[in-house]
Amino acid sequence: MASLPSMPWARGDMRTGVNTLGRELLLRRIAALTPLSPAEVALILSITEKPKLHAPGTTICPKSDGSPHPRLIVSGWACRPRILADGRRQMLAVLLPGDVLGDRGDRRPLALNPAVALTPVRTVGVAQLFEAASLMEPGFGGLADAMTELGRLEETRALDQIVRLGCQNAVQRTAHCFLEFYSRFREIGLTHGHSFPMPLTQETLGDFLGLSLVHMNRILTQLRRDRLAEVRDGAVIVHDFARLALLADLPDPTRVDRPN
Amino acid sequence: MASLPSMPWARGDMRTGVNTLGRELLLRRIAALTPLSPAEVALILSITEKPKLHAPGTTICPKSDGSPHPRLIVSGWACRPRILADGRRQMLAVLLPGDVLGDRGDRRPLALNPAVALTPVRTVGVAQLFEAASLMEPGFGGLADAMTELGRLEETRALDQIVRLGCQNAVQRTAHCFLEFYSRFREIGLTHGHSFPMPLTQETLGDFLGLSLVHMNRILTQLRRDRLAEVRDGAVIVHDFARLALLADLPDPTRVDRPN
DNA sequence: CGAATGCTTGACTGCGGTCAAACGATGTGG
DNA sequence: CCACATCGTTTGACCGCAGTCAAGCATTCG
Repeated sequence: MASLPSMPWARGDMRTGVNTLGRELLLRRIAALTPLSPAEVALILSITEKPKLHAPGTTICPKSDGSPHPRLIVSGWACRPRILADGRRQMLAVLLPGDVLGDRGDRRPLALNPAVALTPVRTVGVAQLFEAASLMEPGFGGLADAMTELGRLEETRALDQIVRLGCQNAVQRTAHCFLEFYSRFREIGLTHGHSFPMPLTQETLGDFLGLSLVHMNRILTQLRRDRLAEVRDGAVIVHDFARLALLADLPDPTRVDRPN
Repeated sequence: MASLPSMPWARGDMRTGVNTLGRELLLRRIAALTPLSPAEVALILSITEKPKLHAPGTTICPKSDGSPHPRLIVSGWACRPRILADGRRQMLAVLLPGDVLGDRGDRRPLALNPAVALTPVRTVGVAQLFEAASLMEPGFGGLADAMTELGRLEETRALDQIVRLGCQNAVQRTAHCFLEFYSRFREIGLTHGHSFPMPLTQETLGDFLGLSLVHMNRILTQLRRDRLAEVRDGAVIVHDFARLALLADLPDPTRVDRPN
């Protein structure tokens, strides 16, 4: 395995997904969802706001009431936590660069849920994009589609989370989670070979996957031992996509009957 | 414990939530969400379509593509299943009378998920309501609000399901599930005292709560032994709401910090 | 009557939680 | 520079919740 010097990206960019050019990240994300008109591209590139920095543990996107305008995560990781009475925590979702937070005017429960920074997080306001999209002006249809599609994607991931937690064991959950993260980072061009950033502690990852810290560690150890994937220097290296996917094996959403 | 003769409702109406007056059920449900104008009430009462009957196991609301117009469940239970490769099943949601299925024009992933009848289910089309709501005509604002609110409620329940599956044990899940069902039936006036319909087999209930048939049975036995709740004659009788709620204890969604 | 369905119980096993200790890396102050 | 604290990871020991296998029972239905 290559050590740090040969993987310079594992230090800066990779560790927290820092990308100072938030506009380009957003452009890549949206363009992957839907074709954009020149006017839309220009609008996205016109965002010059200096990103706001959120410290780990702070709430990015506050309450259900007069919550702030939608914001784009430019760098860093966030989550939507639920805290139980006994202090345990279960995350509904993990938010990565390119994800959009805040009410989109439709007051979806998931979007209204507080988002909390897990690492240092940088965000920029993208209210302009929503305004342009909501005006239904010609030439901005792709943008409108993309904005609503971003919300749908988060909902889709929440549904996957239900299945993961409901009927997958620890190894399957972890495998599926890693593959999900990989493809999400791939969409925004932040993978490097078979690697993607992983700044979360094992305890935090366990809070997402519904596993205790100790068991999370055992699973990661096992995945490494079996040469499926490993966490190293703030990044996950996937050694065997095929076997990992075989393990994860989330069901076809359209399937309705059991195999006799 | 009263036996059957003293609980006649447990036989017909109760068992599957049958209510031949779907309009009134819908009216009650929507009116509980938002105030309605006389015009809206009239529109709802003008639905005279004969309910369509869906046999258990059949798909009510087909695929992501040209799916049918939105339909209201008038009676019976349905679910949104995910089938795993090994034949196991995890439900994303359980759908009860008063719930609306089908795409509402916004292509939400949850609403696009197939819905399958668990008992005999009766539904009526409610496309007219959505048309009236989408026209933004004055006097129909409450209806529009209510229709979108129904979708939000389903999303909220999906989020609760994540927490249930992620970090509650079998007893807690069951307790919380029963309380959820009770309050949902209460909204549509289908509770009777401390009781609500429960036509599901223990295996099916287990598929919702991520529990095996055998363990589901043990939990129900335990709840009955502890005089918290019991399933009897196709209905759940809640003996002790307070203790059940104490057990269930889902977290405050707005809470973000752990206790100290 | 037998077959099918759903509920119940026992025995066993194993996944995953809890407690505890130790280790390495990093950081801080004396 | 070292002592010490902190944080995250790692490992062992133990145990309990929940899954699996299996059998038995009640009810309904053909």
